[in-house]
Amino acid sequence: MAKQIDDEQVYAATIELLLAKGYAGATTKMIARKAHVNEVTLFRKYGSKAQLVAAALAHERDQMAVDSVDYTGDVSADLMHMVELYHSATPRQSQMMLLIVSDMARYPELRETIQIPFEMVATFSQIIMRYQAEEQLREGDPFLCVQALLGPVIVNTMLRSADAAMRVPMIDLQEHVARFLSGYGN
Amino acid sequence: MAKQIDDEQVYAATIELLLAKGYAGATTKMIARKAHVNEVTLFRKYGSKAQLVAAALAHERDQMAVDSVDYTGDVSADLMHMVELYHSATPRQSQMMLLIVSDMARYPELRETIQIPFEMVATFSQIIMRYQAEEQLREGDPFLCVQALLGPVIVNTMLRSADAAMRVPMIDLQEHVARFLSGYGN
DNA sequence: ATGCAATGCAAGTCAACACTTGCATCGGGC
DNA sequence: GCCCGATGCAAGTGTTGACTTGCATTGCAT
Repeated sequence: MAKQIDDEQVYAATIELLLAKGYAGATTKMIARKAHVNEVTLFRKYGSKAQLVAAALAHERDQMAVDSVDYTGDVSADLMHMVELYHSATPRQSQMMLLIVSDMARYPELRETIQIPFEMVATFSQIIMRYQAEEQLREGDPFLCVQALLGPVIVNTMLRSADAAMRVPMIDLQEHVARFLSGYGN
Repeated sequence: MAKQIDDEQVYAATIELLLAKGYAGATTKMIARKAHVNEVTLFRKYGSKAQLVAAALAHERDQMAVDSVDYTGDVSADLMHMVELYHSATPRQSQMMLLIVSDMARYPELRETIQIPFEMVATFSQIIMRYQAEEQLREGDPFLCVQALLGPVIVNTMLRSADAAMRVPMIDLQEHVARFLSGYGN
């Protein structure tokens, strides 16, 4: 084996297992095996399982180009950009928020990672607020507005990943944004 | 202690701990303590942790009066009935779906419990389809329609329960249904 | 009152997991 | 070529959790 293990590989294995098995179910042994690294090395480099997971999530967040969503003046396009970022970028990113909120919140040592989805919502809220100021979107709490935009997408991802046998249809993002605008646009 | 333990009490303790700690985090010892029952008794009566959890979830589903939602001819009222059933009935019920989808799906021995939310969605779909036939709602996959209706409510519950310090505002169900109808109604 | 079945209690088994230790090895920087 | 730090490997520790066993107790039915 080469000297200096590949952090990227470790993080990827960690995230993959987290999404599949949850925090408790993703054992350090499994992560080590999937990353082709010795389990002991994980502890030597990252200290503990919690720290490893925190590092992996932070890395994932940095990969996630949330700030690539910008105000362009075209409401429809910007909203589409948001749901697409959330939904189609990579299967990993689309499940992250759910994982963090439902699982990470239970483990105090990982509490801080919960800020990731909140930061994301906050970023989107900024843009929503600008459109509200321009009266392209109706008034109302921008936080709730983001929830109305992303909620159906999140639930769709959730149900689809929960049981492949159920054949849940994939959401049509174009139509979703259009209908969102019927209710929230001006 | 009395003879014949109280199943209701055991189920209540089980659900409560599941919602708070997840499947892995809710230990049989904790459940026993909270239900004021000996841990051994749980195994004697329910066989295993998985069977206990399955029984508790089944019981919870029966409590959840999903079939109380009926077609009345008033779209707005019926949709309101759905989101209210989901959101405000009891704090437990409002988190159940998330728990089942995000946690139960990971444990093969509990796979069947995942049908609970799907059954619920199916029930709602029936009513949606009827309104679509009457052209009170626009056409489109009723499954996706239910997701658009419940998604924002679910995400709101999720974020609010994730971190109380974040002060996520509570969703206004009346307004949500109204805006949903703007996008999906006729 | 008595017997039986459900429960409580104490102790223990077994496996898995996070994490540690000691030592061998490998590979790049000097 | 040599050294040192990062890695691999084997074994082990301590804890915890699901589940078991043996026995005492309790309470309802008869």
